[in-house]
Amino acid sequence: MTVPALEAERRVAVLSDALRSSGLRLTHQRLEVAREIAGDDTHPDVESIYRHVRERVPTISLDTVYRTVAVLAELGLVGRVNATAGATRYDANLARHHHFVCTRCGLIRDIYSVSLDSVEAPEEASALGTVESVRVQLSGVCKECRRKESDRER
Amino acid sequence: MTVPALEAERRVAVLSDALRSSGLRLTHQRLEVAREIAGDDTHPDVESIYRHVRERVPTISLDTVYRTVAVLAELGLVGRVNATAGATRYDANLARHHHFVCTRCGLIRDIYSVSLDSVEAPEEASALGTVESVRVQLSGVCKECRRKESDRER
DNA sequence: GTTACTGCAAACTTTTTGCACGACA
DNA sequence: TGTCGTGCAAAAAGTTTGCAGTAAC
Repeated sequence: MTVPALEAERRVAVLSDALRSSGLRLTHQRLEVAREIAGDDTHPDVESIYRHVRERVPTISLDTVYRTVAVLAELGLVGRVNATAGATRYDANLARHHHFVCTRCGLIRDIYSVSLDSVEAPEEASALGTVESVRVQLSGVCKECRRKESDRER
Repeated sequence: MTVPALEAERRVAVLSDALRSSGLRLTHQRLEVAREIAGDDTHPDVESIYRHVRERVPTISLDTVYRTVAVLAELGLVGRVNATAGATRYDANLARHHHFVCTRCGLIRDIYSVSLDSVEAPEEASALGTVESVRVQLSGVCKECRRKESDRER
């Protein structure tokens, strides 16, 4: 699945500018990794980015791709699809509910909300397949992490 | 973080009944893993479940915990928090959007929807921390997987 | 010319698998 | 008693890190 060329170029420009203005070097490898992520809307993993970029830059290594996506994610230029990093986490709560996820420490808390429960799948989604569950994920920074951060600033 | 005892017991009963009625054996290990997940609302990973269960069943092995959560997830008795299994996936689309995720093949497609964009964080979430993003995750089975499934049934 | 970045290799973490023994139904 | 599940060990998959050479600024 590919992103329209114009939109992909726009995204690459955003990524390049951001790297430069952060004082980071705009290397051949970083540019090609950025180009790959920007032009692929299947939400690829590192392995897939690596395979595609290698067709254009045969000497690139897998760990450079890992480091590059880490840099881009750090700058907020690309998102990670999963709620949290690390190991898979499990949930025995089968009642309808939603999640608050702290992007710093990985805390997940269940949210019960009548208004969130009433969210319905739009046409666009039903066109892709059968929607079996609708879950709202609220991401942010929990109070504990916020407190630790302001402590550190002093 | 612990689940109220009564609710935890209810969940254990549901899990035990489901195992039995699926013709699976209700072993000591499975019961204790079920008990642990049911009583813990922090959405633990396998390592954490293992550590806690081992206090009660010192001989249990880590791979039994892996196999048990896989069985419970297969039966739909516990949920996996992450959108998809396997490697971390990246997204260069910084515009506000939502996701349709196929639980069979891991397909992720972006969903643009004005009505989903208007979903707001409830009080309950703001009480836990600063909410920075609200994303709706629609899970289900994509058309392709549905088709493959009905082919197989014939 | 510096310094940050890359590629290589090795380590580490998370998860899966094959096999023989033991326990549930 | 037969079969499914467990524990052990080893391997596979995914990710991170130290180091020496290379390229960006």
